[in-house]
Amino acid sequence: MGKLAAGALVDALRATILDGGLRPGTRLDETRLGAQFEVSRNTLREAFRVLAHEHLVEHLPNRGVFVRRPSVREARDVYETRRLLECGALREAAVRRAAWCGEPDPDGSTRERHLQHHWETSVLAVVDAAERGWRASESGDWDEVGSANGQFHLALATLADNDVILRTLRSLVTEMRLLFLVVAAAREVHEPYLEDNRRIASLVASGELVRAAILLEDYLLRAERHLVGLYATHTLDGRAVEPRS
Amino acid sequence: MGKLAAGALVDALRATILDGGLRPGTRLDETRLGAQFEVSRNTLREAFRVLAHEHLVEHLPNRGVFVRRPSVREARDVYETRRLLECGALREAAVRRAAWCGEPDPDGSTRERHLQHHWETSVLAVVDAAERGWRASESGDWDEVGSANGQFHLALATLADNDVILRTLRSLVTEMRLLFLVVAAAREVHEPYLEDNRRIASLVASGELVRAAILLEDYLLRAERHLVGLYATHTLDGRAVEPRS
DNA sequence: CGCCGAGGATTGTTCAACAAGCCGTCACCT
DNA sequence: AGGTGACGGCTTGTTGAACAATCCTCGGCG
Repeated sequence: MGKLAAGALVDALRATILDGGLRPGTRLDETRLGAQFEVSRNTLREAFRVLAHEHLVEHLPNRGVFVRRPSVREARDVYETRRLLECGALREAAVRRAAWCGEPDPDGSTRERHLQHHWETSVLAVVDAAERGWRASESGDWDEVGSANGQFHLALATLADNDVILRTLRSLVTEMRLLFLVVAAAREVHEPYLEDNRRIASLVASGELVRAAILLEDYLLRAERHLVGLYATHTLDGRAVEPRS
Repeated sequence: MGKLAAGALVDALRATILDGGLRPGTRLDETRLGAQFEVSRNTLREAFRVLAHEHLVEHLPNRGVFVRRPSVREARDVYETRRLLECGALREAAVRRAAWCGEPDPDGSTRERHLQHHWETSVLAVVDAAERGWRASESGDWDEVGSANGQFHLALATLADNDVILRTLRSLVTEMRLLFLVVAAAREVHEPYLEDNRRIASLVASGELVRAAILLEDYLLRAERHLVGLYATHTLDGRAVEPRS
């Protein structure tokens, strides 16, 4: 193990869960997982606390921690929240950009340079994520498509230069991967939106942030309905249908 | 101690921090705090993990955990995020309410009754929090005003009936209390907005959610500028000025 | 058929120990 | 004097064992 076992353990467990190695509903046995990851029960418990706070895992007192199985309700709530944050981020980015793009940059202060640089790298990240997702879909790598899609939305949020929005959205995006896991149809979930991602990216690249925001809002509304529909197929009244472990 | 020491410990530590018992910048010594709260070093570390995830505390590897000292940047980011979430929540509540208020409620399904009940209790909570803050200000209890203000904004978010928005906002509201702590001028921070709270509450009570959202947006923009200004008074270039412990 | 209790298994928490990393100190060298 | 580097103490990071408390299962009993 690299140093700092606890932190690394959190990453390892999160990755295992999101890769399907620990399916929703599974109980995370302290002694068994401790042996598997070669850490003590105590450090394992520390990791559980943060995963629980990330809502990847649910802690039932005296019963253990379980991989969470989000309800349709939660799917809806996550999409609605993303819509507020992502579209809001784009609009905030728009007004902020207008504010310092209007000024003729008199002496090019270091702050100005910093903003300029941040903007350029962010736009690049947006375009890059959209392209990566597109290419991955052509080679049929739907895991990579999912990952690129997450990066894409985080890159959009980065435009607003707001760390709180970013970290909140990061948490929501990883929670989304849990949602996709219970629906288990990566292709169907991502394919319809690859086109939208590219259009949004090109709007962002040409500085038309408000139009990007409008398109994104519609996009997220469609995606929400889509996923909720899939949930109806694979689940029963909000509770995922899966055999007990 | 009541059962489940770890969970209770988190609450106790959070309360201690927000009451000023552990000032921003303080290092949380594991053995000392362990003795003080009569818990082992291990459970203390579990509590640290969740406080760190709540951004009340900062964990520097091999150096310890410290009560966080938010920067102006973070103050700005938190306000911006609140603006997106709270105003968005009001607007979502508006469309959702319009959707099922338009329907003449044919058979009064149990779902309808549930929504109706949720709406009424939420509105009550909004009005109540606004009134409680107002009364507390008359008796000069500025701690209570701060608490009531937090409740008020959480109650607003409750209107949208979205758990994700609610829990996100809850986290932001407690982080705000950290911000107020470093500025340490509860009266100046809260007094100008008591009036706004009441007006927003009455708009909500009469169902004019969109107008409430507009007023709230302006409110939060003013509050943001206000707090950022206070920060300039008490701090230097984004870093709080305080003697090392 | 359902209630109930014993027993086993798992979690919750503590303690003592040790490795590893940070920090202040102080002697030493230029 | 001032920089520098090794030393040693203190704190964190992690472990393993131990024990109490709680839950679940399973079998017996009414």
